[in-house]
Amino acid sequence: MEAIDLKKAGLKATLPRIRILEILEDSEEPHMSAEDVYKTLLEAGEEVGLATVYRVLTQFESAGLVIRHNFDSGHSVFEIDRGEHHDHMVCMETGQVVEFHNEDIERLQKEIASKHGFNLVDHSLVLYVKPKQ
Amino acid sequence: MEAIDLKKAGLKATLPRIRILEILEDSEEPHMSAEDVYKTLLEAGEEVGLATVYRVLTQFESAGLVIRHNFDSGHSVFEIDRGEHHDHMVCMETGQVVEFHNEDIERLQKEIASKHGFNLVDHSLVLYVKPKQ
DNA sequence: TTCCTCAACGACATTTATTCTCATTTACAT
DNA sequence: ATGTAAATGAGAATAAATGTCGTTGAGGAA
Repeated sequence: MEAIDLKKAGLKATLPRIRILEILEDSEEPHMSAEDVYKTLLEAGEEVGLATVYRVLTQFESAGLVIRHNFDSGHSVFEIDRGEHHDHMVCMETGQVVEFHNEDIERLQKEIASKHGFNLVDHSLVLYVKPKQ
Repeated sequence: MEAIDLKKAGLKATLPRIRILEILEDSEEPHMSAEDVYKTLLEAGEEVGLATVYRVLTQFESAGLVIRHNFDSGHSVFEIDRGEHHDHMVCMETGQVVEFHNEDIERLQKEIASKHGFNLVDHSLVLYVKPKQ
């Protein structure tokens, strides 16, 4: 139930927030831009302002409900955080996005940060690929 | 000599291009935004338009002279391509940027792409870190 | 060297993504 | 039910980047 998630996250359960969370949860495409969410709201006949969509998505990010990705498309996309960390592989020909997880890479990253006197807080790894042959 | 590099890269050796290349080569900070380059030009008393800076940087990217990075600052930064590939570690407290290279990670990336039926063309890896303690 | 031509340029308008402002509305604790 | 602070909607404002267009200049031809 969405309301519970919002309360738990320390956010008032307002209508825009509930709807936006539903949209992100139900979306086929796991990565949605603010515009995508806004259009989906309009199509559903909801009266929500674009500024609110941006505000809510940023709040969701702060609350750890969604993850913001800055691929190199010039705008941010958001993805529900289901707790399973993964990285992304983007096909440069089809646009297809594949999610993957590799424990060795994760470990190496921590080691490298540590070797330089830092603790790893977060990371962003995107592979740009093309189909074989 | 800059003119030679530009000619080799198939670009006319115009004054704005020569100056911008010099600025990128001489910069303390290896990552400069278009605005940074523009300001540096102004300070040096050069009459170059901002649009030209953007155009030239994009051309340099196409010609393989510079690499464009989209960290999550909301704008692109550019770095001279000296041929030595490396990834980046950004300190979330000081903004310090450390470059690193790890052959194991490079190899694992290729393996992962291959496992999914792709060839790795490029990748972007940024570690977000904080000082230990 | 001088001339010609097309690519490159400068100025500025425009677009795109996002944030800000502020008057109004709403969630929800009392 | 009601008060209050937080959230919202509308639209203005900002920032990054690109487009337009008349002018300039690099560099090959004469």
